[in-house]
Amino acid sequence: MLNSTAAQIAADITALPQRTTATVRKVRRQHSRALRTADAAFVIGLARDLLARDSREGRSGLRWVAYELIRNHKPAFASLNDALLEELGQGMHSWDTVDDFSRTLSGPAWLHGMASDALIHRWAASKDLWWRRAALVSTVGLNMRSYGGAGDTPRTMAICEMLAADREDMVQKALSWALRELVWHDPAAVQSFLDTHDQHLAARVKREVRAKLTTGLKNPRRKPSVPSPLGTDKGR
DNA sequence: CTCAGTGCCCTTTCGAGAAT
DNA sequence: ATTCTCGAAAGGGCACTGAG
Repeated sequence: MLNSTAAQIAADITALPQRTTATVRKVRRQHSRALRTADAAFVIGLARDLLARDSREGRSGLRWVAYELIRNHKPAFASLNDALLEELGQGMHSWDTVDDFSRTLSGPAWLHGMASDALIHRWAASKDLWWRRAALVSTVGLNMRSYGGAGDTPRTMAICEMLAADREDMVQKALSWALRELVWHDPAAVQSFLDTHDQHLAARVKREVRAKLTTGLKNPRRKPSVPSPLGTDKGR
């Protein structure tokens, strides 16, 4: 039963005339609807099946769909815990697989109390850069309004502190993201972090976070699109 | 030559409002 | 209550600059 559901989802996606975020998500929505009455264990099992297929066939689309199916099934999402989250994240190998996992599952799970602080801290200390990035992106879930995040300075800062001096580009970008998301709730704490870690932070992090603090944007436009009296902009 | 730092590009997502 | 719409802003990538 499980296998056939996973096979059906994979087939539906393969059959799409063109595979885009929108078209794949539409397929996912249809299956979420059909799974409304399924129990948590079934949906988790289905996700496992999809993840196995994904790594076997190298199709990251299925990984993403697996995560979204759990996120959009209340009992399945509520059944998440440390061990399950870590299992579901196995095999993350790129920025997008990490972001799918962290923004869809681990961040929201942390926010709602199904993931422990210890778990996220363990990820932040991992030798694997993708798990370190997952720890940072998970804090985005604590602070993003659309996820119900009300702002969590202590838990966000704890992870940022651990990775302030990380040299991996993918980790630095995520650190920048985590800090900028907290700016909405606690700009003073973010500014203080920049001051404290000025010597160790990557230039990119400093620049983007400083820009966010002062202009509200990560990459402020060179000129606030003033109608350009003399055609000076438009450079490459 | 190498590499940190920067500016800007392309695609997707956010977020608020309108429409159903 | 959803779903749709659309401008703004997010994501990472990459070419370019210049210091060493």
